[in-house]
Amino acid sequence: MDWVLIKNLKHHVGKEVEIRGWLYNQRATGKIRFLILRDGTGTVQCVLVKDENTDLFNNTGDITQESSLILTGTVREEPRSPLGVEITPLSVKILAKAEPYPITLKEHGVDFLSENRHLWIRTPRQSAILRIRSTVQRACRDFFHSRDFVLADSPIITPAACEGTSTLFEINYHDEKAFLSQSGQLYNEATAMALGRVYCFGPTFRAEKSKTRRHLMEFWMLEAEAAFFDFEDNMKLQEELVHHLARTVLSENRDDLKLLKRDVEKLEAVSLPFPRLSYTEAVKLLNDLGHPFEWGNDFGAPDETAISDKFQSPVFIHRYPARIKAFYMEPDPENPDVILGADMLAPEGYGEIIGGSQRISDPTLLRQKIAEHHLPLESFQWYLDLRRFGTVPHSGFGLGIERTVSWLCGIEHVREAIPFPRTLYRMYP
RNA sequence: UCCUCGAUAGCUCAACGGUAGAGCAACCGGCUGUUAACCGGUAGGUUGUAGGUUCGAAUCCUACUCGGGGAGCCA
Repeated sequence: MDWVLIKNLKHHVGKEVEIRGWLYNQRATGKIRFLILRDGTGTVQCVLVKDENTDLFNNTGDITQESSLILTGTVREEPRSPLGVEITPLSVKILAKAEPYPITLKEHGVDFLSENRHLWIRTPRQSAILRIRSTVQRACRDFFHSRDFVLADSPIITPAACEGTSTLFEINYHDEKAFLSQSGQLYNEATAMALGRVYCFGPTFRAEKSKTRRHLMEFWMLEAEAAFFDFEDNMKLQEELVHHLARTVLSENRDDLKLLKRDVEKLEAVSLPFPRLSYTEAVKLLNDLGHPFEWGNDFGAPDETAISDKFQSPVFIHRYPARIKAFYMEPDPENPDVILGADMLAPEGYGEIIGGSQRISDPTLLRQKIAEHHLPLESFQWYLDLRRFGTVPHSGFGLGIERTVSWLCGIEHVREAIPFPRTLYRMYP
């Protein structure tokens, strides 16, 4: 007998199959018992009628929620089922009866669910989000491989801050100070000079005491860097990537989006090219919207939401004032007060999902910018070497995975977009 | 770091200065199509911690602990 995943049951109508999983819930009416099983790919209802199989009916009444079991049965078409099929069981083997399960099908609070994250992820909603995250991560890799980018991982333990100002997690590296990486970008620039087009994909760490629905202490970032890409090439690459992610999730995770009650029309409305607004135009837009904002300041979350609300697709804000952005960003030759960089804001108030720029390729200018930002020159010797040995124009960006997944799923908080979130005041479990 | 809200049964909440209660979960019973099933019953409490006010505190005050939302900063 074939072991079949629940998501594939509809291809086995009329056949006897084996399902391995856990009891999600059961309901009984005296002479009919409904066992709802889950196996990680979905849930299916198994219907036991007392008069048809009395022994099995009597032996399944005390199976508790989340008990593990192997069930065999016949797949039957059933229009009343959301899945389209139901199972008429032939046998049930209980592997382990679960103790009373803390997470019931009723409502729970955030604190309780977070404390039980290891069990919370078993619920259909959380499983759907994690499946979509998996699709997003795979689609990122597929996208870059189809465009001749090489995966080149950046280190997680680093000797100094990449960008200077952020608060980093400090670790003891054999009695030497070291830090958890807050960005793989500088290393990406090195591998891009070796391999041409590269990306890295891993966790990054920020020790800032941020406590909002958009922040995690540990989050995953996809960072790409390409030699000979200018600022425009860079934005085109970014919008095609994000468009590809939305399309892929729409085609591969329809059921999950439905389970999450995501308004898929909003994702279907995402189209190329994405709108582009200069920082100066964005400032004007905010003021026109009755949202006073002074040129030279950085946008806060409410500002970003006000801007992104005007568009159906993610929107680029480019040419920010140089002094509110990182030291390595290339000044605009037409106006050195602004840089050739852009942030991408997701629709519906999900905020910044990408930050990118063309990088300074001139060694003298880079040295000057490092000094202006009061960064220790000695830490950047290897980085300056990249400009000494055959420097070329190059550009890159970083995409925050949890914010992207949150947007695609339409969920409230990034903590649900990663299996085990690390938030300001919680790292258990 | 700052602002703000919260902590009562395993869970979600009520009681707002006068005998701590409900729904769900657990346990017992009933019900032939349930979708967080439903109906009846049983059991379940040092009201986050410490102190104070009061004849009397879950309730008012102070401090602390833990957590939620947000700002700043960022992805």
